[in-house]
Amino acid sequence: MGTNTNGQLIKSTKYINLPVIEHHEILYHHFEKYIKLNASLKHELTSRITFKTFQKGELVHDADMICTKSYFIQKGLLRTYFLKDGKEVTEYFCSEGEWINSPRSLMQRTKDIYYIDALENTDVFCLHINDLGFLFDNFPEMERYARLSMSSIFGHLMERITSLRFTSAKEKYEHFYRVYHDIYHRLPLGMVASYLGITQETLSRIRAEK
Amino acid sequence: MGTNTNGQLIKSTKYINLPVIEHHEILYHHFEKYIKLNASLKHELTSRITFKTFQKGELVHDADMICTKSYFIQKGLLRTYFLKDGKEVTEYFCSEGEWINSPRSLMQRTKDIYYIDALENTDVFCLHINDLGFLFDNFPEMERYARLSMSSIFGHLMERITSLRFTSAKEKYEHFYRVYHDIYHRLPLGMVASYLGITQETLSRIRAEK
DNA sequence: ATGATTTTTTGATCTGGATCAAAAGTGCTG
DNA sequence: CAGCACTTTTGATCCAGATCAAAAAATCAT
Repeated sequence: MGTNTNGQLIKSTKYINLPVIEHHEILYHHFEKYIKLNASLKHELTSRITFKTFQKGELVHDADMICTKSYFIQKGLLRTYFLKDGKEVTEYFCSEGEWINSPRSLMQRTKDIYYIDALENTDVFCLHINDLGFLFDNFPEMERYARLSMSSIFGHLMERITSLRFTSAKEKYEHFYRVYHDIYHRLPLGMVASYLGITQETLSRIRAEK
Repeated sequence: MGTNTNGQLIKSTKYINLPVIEHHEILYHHFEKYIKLNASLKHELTSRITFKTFQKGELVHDADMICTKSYFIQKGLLRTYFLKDGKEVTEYFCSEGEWINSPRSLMQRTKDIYYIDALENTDVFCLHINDLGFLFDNFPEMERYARLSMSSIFGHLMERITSLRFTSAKEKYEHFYRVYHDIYHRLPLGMVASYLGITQETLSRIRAEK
């Protein structure tokens, strides 16, 4: 995305139906679930955010690198996974309107075990850790945003822990199907199985008896 | 703790060797792992915090109530649990230098499923949700503190999720023993078992083969 | 399309840990 | 210090789900 020498918007095929002003709305809307965005913060946010598109199958973040960017999904589906005995284990899925990154790697500026890849062609907003730091340092409401959005994720993690400890494979599947109903049909079975901590054979059999 | 009819502090044996000024140090120290505490924040914090002692076995928070306080443990051991099929399932343990509360109940001012009880006689600092709100509203560094301390807990939750999905009962036990080495010997076996999502019979057998 | 990969399903077997039951410790309380 | 309640251990059995193997179906590249 960019402007030509006359300052006019260049219409690339990707964005032809999404002029910039509307483009950012999904991001603003996300923040406004937690805080008010004043003009100044909006401006800093907008000017520091870049766009990127990943092709299906493309690696978004490599565990061999320190993660320096957080990605907000505008459209598409990304996944965090790690390797165990040479096999991919899905940690979580992220779709429209959610941030994804390798949390510890991003915040501590160290390497971590997580890879991120694209399960679909995906358009994201990128925010570099340095810019994120700038926003935290200069906009206290960004700190609040982070606190509030994190606590809502907390609830999900605690539910997941309970689910892993005390439910049968079938209940795990049913819970997943209910909670992630909108993205379920976009996910390969094997990835769902490893997310749930069961084998894909078991998941296939559970699904068959319906 | 309380005052007599002359308004003087009654010295209970509990606090005789811990003058108030030193008393707060553990709390300050905790905050200073994440932020700098200026005099003003220190003052507001100190003046809003109250003390409380729970006897072993006492209920600290009842799931039938909305949780209005967050407890910082100065000495002792508390536990969060919930009921499943009439039996207590341990969610987590908290010891010296940690905050405990019923997160969703506290933040959303709704009821939640979690109880908190005392596994030992425990001294805590209490902070009421209204005071916490005041601190968040008036000290941006408190928002930062919350963001940073939460992200460190995040890491633990993610590790726990991985551990629940892919490790044998024996590995779960060994991991727990390693990570919670300092409190392990203070915990009844049955509670550890339910924390790990295994039966106490299995945990007992694992422990026996050492 | 068409052959090659990858993903999913189906089948047969095996096992870690649950469940049920009871004995042995441990520790309060009067 | 005896009696009662709670916790931990030990034993026997059972089953949900893992593992191993291979066929069937879906997806992809040429």
